[in-house]
Amino acid sequence: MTFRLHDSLTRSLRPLDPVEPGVVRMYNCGPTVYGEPHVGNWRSNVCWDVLRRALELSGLRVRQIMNITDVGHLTVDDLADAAGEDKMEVAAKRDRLDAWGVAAKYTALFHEGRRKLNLLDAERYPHATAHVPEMIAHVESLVRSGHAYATPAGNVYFSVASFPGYGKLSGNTVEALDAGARVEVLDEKRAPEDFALWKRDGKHQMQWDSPWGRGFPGWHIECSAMARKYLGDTLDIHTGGEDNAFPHHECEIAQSESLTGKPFSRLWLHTRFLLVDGQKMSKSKGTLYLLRDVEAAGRSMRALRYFLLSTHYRAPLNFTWEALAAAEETVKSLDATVRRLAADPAVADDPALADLLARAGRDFLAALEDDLNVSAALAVVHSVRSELNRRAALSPADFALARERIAAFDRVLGLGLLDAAAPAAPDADAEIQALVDRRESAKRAKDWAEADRIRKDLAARGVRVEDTKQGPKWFRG
RNA sequence: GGCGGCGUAGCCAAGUGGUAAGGCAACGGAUUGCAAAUCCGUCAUUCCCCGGUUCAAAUCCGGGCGCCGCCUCCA
Repeated sequence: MTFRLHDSLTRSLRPLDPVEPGVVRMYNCGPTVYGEPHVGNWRSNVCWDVLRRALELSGLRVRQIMNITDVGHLTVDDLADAAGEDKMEVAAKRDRLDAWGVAAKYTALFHEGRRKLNLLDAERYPHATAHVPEMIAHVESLVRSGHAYATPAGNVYFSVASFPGYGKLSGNTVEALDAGARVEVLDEKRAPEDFALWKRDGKHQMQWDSPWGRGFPGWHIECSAMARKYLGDTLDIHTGGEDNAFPHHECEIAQSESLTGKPFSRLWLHTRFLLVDGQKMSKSKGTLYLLRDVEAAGRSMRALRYFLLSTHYRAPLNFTWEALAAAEETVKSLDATVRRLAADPAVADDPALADLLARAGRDFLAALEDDLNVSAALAVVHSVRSELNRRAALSPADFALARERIAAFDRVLGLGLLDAAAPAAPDADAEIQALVDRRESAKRAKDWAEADRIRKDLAARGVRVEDTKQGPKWFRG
């Protein structure tokens, strides 16, 4: 079976048909590093991470590039006005960070969050500021071919009229935009819908020399230039949030296809926004949650990851603390199953189980290959969980098969199921083990009060003890 | 005003013409010194509302209501 994905451009389910067989070139529109990423940003990052992992499980090699937008959009004025707005910007001002320092700070925070949520490393994270020469070359070429024009003021605009396909992605054709009539009118532009490729602005902190004088690149051009540099003229998959479709991706298509004459990307994928309590996330309502808010609420990053990946990427996902708590319980129950998996040489092989595991592997992959139907894939995972729970112990061969199956699931889910669930070895912590042993003695003496007191003591140290037929097992968390 | 999407149990969420997956929570039973975990069972005659098409609709069509996104730098 081939991988099918919903393409925003054709608004239909399309088979993934890579330019180079077996290799998927995926470009993810990455973070703008002027603010700390919120759970909504992480939702789309997790979606694309799951996609990348699913493609790999499907046997494809993925060349994933994610840009870091660290140029533009921050003027001296913005920085000066930041007081009372965003705490991080206030901090930036206090620390006397300039635009470069702010970008460095939030880039680091982005990568830190990525590790917390167990997102795989992309092949590269190109920074826009490191690719200005490529952007200038791209713009120069567009000017030469008549797709762009420079104004006396030193700005360069893309001439939308020169690209008939404008609007094919978002539906915002020139006529539709005219009808909406909310386009900013600038006298120096030939047409109101023309967009900036290069801008001159004396107040901008980040500036570079160019054939049009000192200035900075327009927002859209970085993705066109960097995607082309690292992945070639035609991408297999280009992703972004639903808000990126217009103007960002629409403009990228115009710039890139005008230059190369080739389709910019074979598939366009967009994630729906995450809502909070059924409403748009809002800073003023206090619903713009960051990873540390989730941590402060006592929720694990694994639960957050499970929650964020459990809903289809093209459906709105409603964040509630109740739903996150449910995700936490679900992850715990998966851990419990892995923890109680046991091999017993006295148990005979169970051919039915082997069949079931093999079928589950196929069904899991088939669900993901069907436009990343994670919900259906998770249903398969839970059916395996339930089958394993029903069996007390497995033959060594079945035990190995079960672990293998779970490992394969986890290659996509990224929850660290096999690691997180492992009970601590008896000698992992002598002090804890001594307490566990003392509790056992108390239990044998039927001194339940003492046994419970020790359990409470252990709980205070973040250790849980479970009594099982194989004796007490303890673990953290 | 223009363009697009969504509305399934207490909560999260699959299913897009053939008679409602899965998870969480809840409830009853088993097991347990107590827990935890686990097992068995229960939990939507019905898919926002009203019409229509069809042998058959959560799924298609029309109309409402509600929510969400984009319309030049927000994932």
